Amino acid sequence: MFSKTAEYAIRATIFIAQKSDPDHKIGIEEISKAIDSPASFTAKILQMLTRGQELISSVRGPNGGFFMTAEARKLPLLRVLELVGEDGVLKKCVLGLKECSEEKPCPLHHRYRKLKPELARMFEEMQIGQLAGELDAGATFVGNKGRGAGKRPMPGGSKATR
Amino acid sequence: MFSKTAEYAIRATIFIAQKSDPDHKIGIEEISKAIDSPASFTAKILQMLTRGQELISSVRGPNGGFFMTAEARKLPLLRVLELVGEDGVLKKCVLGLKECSEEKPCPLHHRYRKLKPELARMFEEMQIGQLAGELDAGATFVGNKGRGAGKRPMPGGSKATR
DNA sequence: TAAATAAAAGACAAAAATATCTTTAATTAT
DNA sequence: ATAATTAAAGATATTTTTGTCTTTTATTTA
Repeated sequence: MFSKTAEYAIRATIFIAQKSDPDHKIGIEEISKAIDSPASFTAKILQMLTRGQELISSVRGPNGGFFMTAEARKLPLLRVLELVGEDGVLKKCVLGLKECSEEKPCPLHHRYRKLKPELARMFEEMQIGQLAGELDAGATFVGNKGRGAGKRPMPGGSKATR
Repeated sequence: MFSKTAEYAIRATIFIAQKSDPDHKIGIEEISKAIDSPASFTAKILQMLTRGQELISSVRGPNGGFFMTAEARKLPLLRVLELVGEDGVLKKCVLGLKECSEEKPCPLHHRYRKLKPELARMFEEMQIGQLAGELDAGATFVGNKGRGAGKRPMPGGSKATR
């Protein structure tokens, strides 16, 4: 379904949404360990996601790292796919035809007509913050190393300004 | 969604289902032109699909080429994906996690729970022959070059034996 | 100001996917 | 039998994706 790039991008974003806030940033090592991805490669991907500091924010130097604002948490998961250039999955023809429409449908078109918008809606409507919340509610990325104790002050509470 | 390999495999299969029968075989050149794919690469892919002559059949030499039996036309489209080793899309975790289940769900699990089976069912229930039929009913692969005249005797009628 | 820290940026490497070309084997027609 | 035709098989080439390593830049702390 998705490339490694997109997978890591989504996983990293959700993890950052869950574990960070403007005064508790996370380093690339911690992120890549938690989401089970190669560190330097993930760093590259995060560069795509920090462009414009719209989705993920970052600061360099001591106590630096990656974090998300409360604003950013409201963005749809689709934004992640867009930033890594993989939103095509949700828009293009399943069979990869350049031309595929109601007038000129590919053989799968009519049967996929219902599903495709549902899939797209899923990524449009799911807010990153919601997904991060569900992670708290039991969903995990890899092995449950480092959970249980880490009761952090729940991001996106009230003080958020940006 | 799918790799080029899978896309070409599906397109070629549907095309062969539509245009061939045991005594009218199609060559790789015609196929690759019709489905807009590189010929030699498509040939390689067809080798995967002819293993065991279960899905696509082939014979060499003059008047040889690729074709499908009436039996084969009843197979689900899923079979194509299986033969090129890409049925994972329908089965594995959207985020690529090794472990992802009801007990240990990834962040997208609960929201994708409905859609995934529907997608899978689509490929399980769609018979290749049906798709080939829809092609006649207006669906196309590429530009409409070579349509209109080619009224061929509608395969899978009655004489099929194997 | 100097040293330490951490991401950004760039160059490079390995692996996988995509694509092409050549040779071989099977089949048919002459 | 020979030549012609067509897919199968194998080898090779190209491109893209994935992954690593090094250098630079920004930031903080001492």
